[in-house]
Amino acid sequence: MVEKDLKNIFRDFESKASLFTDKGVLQSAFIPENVLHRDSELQQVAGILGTCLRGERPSNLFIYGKTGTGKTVTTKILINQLTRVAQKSGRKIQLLYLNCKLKKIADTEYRLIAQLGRELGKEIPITGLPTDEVYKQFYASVDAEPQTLILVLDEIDQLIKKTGDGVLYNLTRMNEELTRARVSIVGISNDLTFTNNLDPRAKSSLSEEEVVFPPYNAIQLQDILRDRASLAFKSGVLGEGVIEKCAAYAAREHGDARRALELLRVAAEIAERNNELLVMTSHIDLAEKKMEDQGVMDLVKTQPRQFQVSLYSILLLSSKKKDGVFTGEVYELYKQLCEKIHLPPLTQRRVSDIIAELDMMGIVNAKVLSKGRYGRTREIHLSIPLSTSEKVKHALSEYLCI
DNA sequence: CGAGATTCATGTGAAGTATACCTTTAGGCTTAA
DNA sequence: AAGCCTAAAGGTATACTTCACATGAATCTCGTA
Repeated sequence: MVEKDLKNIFRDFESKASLFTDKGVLQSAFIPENVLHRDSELQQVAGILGTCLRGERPSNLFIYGKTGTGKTVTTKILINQLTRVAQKSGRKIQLLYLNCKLKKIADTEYRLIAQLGRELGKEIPITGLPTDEVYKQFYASVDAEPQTLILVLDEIDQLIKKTGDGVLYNLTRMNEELTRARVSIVGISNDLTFTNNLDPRAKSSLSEEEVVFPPYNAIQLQDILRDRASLAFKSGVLGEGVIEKCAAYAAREHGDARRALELLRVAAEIAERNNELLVMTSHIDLAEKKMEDQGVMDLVKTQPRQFQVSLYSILLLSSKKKDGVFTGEVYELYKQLCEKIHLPPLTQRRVSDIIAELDMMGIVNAKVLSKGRYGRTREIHLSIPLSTSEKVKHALSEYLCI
């Protein structure tokens, strides 16, 4: 019986008709031929970056826009186009794209430069080298041949917030060191106010040009979804109102197209798994739920144990207390938990920083609050839905063996 | 009653420490002439 | 003598600790009406 089941376990996959023709079209790595509803932004960016075809260094560019407003896609499409045109004229243009938010990859000055160097094919160790040495190596590989390098730094505000603006200053000065190659920097941020507290020199050279990407509205999202869906799905598998509902959900959250596409994909995957031939609006509800949980869960899972224990104590406390928990309480519980699972506890100083980082990640919302005679503390609220936090709590308690 | 001093619980900055990793260098061993 | 390998020395980044000082409104204190 068991053996028979095993034999057939994959048979269903084979025989089951897939709803997709090309799932990749809905994944975030996919770069389409063109972007919809971004004509004016496309023109602006093209005008700025296009100057490298005349052999000039393109101005540094600063792009503002929330996640999923097409910043990355637009730049990537343009770069692809540029490289194609440039090849004909014999110039070399190279694009480096890096998301500065990625933990352990690009969240410090050293790691950012090291990662950039690695993308250019250098072997750079994770630690041990002086930072200027890493810079030197990076410069050397950029300057190895005449080329224009376009450096796209996504979510650059996160990096600067953490490590200061020295990186920007160094990067913007890079051109003075280079003889053959040229570099221009494209900074992407979703915080409009971010450049305000920047070193004036770095600020002026970074934002030589600025382009703002506004969020998509629901109608535009529908167009995008339809466009992609026609490539991704077999015809007729999308039920009535599915596109509209996806768009509406995403529009509610600052018009995030990436999210809308993912929502559609996950919904279809759910339908497929249930052996249904039609994607229905009900699947979207399920998908939204799943994505919400999954996103937070993935984030939490990749954190160090100390973060997880800190978060777990916050979750425990805030399920008992509705109106915010304080650092002191969290730390007390945290210490107990550490003892229970034989983990050497960190100091309160460090836990305080960890709470600040959880805040940055958007899992909690912690604001400093002075309670007069009763001191000063952070008031911590969860910024994830209750159902999700319950699931995270459950998963953590199992994972940490508490 | 109100202005200024006090107080509490923790935020926050700076400096120090442990760890993991890097390059350089000196010493020892092998090898070929 | 030249070449190669190894281990120690000296250096760095990162995560964390230790130390010390900063914060800021509720509460207290004391002078005044």
